Amino acid sequence: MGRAPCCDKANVKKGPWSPEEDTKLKAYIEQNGTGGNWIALPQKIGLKRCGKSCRLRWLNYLRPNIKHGGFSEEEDNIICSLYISIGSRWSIIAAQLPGRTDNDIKNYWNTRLKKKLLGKQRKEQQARRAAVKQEMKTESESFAVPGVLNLETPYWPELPAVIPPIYSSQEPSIMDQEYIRSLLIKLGGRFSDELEESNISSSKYTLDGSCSTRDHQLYANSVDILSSAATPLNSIDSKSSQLHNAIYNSAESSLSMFGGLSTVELEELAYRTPELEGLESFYGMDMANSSSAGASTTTESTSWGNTSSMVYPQLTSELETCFQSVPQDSFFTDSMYFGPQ
DNA sequence: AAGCACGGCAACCGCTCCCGT
DNA sequence: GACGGGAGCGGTTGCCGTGCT
Repeated sequence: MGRAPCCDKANVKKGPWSPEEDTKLKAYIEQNGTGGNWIALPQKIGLKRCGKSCRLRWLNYLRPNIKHGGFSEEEDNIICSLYISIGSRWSIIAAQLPGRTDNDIKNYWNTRLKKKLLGKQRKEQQARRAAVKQEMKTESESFAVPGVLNLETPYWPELPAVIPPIYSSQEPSIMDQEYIRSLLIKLGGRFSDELEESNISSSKYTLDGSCSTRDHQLYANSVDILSSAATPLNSIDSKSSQLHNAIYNSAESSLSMFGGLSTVELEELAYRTPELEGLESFYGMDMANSSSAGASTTTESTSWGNTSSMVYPQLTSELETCFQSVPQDSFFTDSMYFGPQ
């Protein structure tokens, strides 16, 4: 049985809003507020609109202090950083950019930033392929083994034992542990003093009971879990290794953070090495280089930055499942690595 | 000048989550 | 605990403006 529609579709106007409708809605909300009931609002003010449509119009257009267009370089960086870290959680990203709406950011990402990112990757990929081809040509002249490597065939790079970070600890990043921490606090989370006092982990936090949104809880979980995932392999016990397995098994699905890309774009991604080439354009060459180094062996993982930079909600949910099966305290030991070196 | 293709953006749709009963 | 309704979110669609042929 399907659920009842939120409004009478037949008697509801769709499409662009007229200035009169805007004026009515704006005047009413400024005077009376939304009343906590968007569904009833259009009837109160005599608008033939769906309540959801009114809400959207208000939030994305009529609300005071809304900025449209003209995204700055800094805003670009924030959007990219957060997207790479948390995926398409536009409302969360928008919360970090005053005056910006989730819809605006979503549109901006889809129309500009995604292409900007891919364009850079494309250029670098071509340069790399040319270099590799040249190298192979040189080598084949002295030692030719037919059929060993076909440069025309895309390959999926072998996944590392654990996922490398894309951030360097050398300069502050929006996704530094401290940043996430402050972000969560700002969003309503609270770091647990008791846990800090009990020396379980300096980075372990909980959200207080009044925090009710799913995102707060999700980030509470994901930061916990992924902070744990940054633990050096040589310092974790067998239970914790389940977590690393979960990360490994989810690495492929984490590529879905590029969901919405065309087949061609995905094919290009297939050529990419795990360190997310091209991102140096946002984070600087040093960061990209350091992540490559981190990917070289698992035992070198102690130098990694923040693994949460590779998170995607799908991954998070799988990690949560894993997390539930393991006593939490086992993840929060003094030997853990959290954040900058 | 007309037709076409493409990009940007506002708005809609459908789903999930939260909360009250 | 189950259920239903509303809010919020992310993905998608479709219109409109602009640039190219």
